[in-house]
Amino acid sequence: MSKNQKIISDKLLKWYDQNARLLPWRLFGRAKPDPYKIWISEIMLQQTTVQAVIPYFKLFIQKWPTVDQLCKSDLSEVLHLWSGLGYYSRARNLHLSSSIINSKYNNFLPSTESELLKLPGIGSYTAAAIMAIAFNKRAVVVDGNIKRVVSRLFFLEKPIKENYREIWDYTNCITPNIRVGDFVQSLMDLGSEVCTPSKPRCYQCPVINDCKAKNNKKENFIPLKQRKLEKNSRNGSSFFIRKGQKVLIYKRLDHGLLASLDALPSIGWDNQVDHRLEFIKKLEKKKISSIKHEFTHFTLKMDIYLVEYLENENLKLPKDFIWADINNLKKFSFPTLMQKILKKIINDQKP
DNA sequence: GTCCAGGAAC
DNA sequence: GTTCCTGGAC
Repeated sequence: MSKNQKIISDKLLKWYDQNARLLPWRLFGRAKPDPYKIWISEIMLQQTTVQAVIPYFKLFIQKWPTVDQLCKSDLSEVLHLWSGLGYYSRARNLHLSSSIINSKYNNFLPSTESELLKLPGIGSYTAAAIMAIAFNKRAVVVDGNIKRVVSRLFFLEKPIKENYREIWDYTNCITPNIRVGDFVQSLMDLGSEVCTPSKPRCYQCPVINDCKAKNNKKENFIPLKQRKLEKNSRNGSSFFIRKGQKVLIYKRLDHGLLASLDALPSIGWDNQVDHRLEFIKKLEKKKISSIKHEFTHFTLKMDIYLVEYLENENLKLPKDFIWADINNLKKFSFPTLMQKILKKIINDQKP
């Protein structure tokens, strides 16, 4: 690390001491961070914003304060808490990892990158982040915020996705040997609060004089935008099958989209073959509404059908289908797509 | 309404 | 390279 690079990390650390965000997984003062909390937070923060994570994190820690308690939970409980947060394989991997940490590591999160990488759900970013933040061991952490900050600092004129190696090298150069956890979080907080994607607040930036993009008056154009790949759209059908105050719901397959989550019977949109849903074709149905929902790789238009179920139809329910009390749907694990559909139906039924 | 940001697994 | 979700900015 050259003298100039040390000056950058010193400025960032000084700024962090005054401006660190107060986040529930952070401890201040002399207390050492709790590796368990850092792990849970980093998994939740994958592809998910801080604001969305905070309430989920608080509930999670309240319910399972330690690895030991988490590994005794059922996956269904973890999915229920995760409901609405998205990317549900994270919950599955977290639950799986807790058992491994319990049996193989005596409930202590491993503290080397190579051991962390063996845990399901932990990739190169998360392993480095845990090393730095939980254990204050030197690691090069490159998350979404840091990619942007570093691209601007060093005026890297390439789209982020095509430039991982160069960004990693520059991040490595400015990463100090001491206070690594604070340094990493200073970059994250700077990216979140000051060096924002649009309208960066350069006047608040502690390293404005070191920023080559700013010096070139290009801070609003770095990192370069890459052309967006076009999203296709899909059409599906969801069925609100009602029997008095009950509605028919089921648990989705344990793989693929929205795996193991609860749902209204829905067909024609997820490229899955689920023979349990074949009975739907025979039902007499009426289209009552539709909604739109965005996934990463497609836009979904979901038509909503109402089926008034007659007792004498005597439907034999497939596995993992149940009649749920319409007034007590909270206990199920619905993804946001289903919450949106249910809300729409319930609102439409009000006069 | 549409776009965009945010990592891991396969 | 493709599949996994959501909330907030625009």
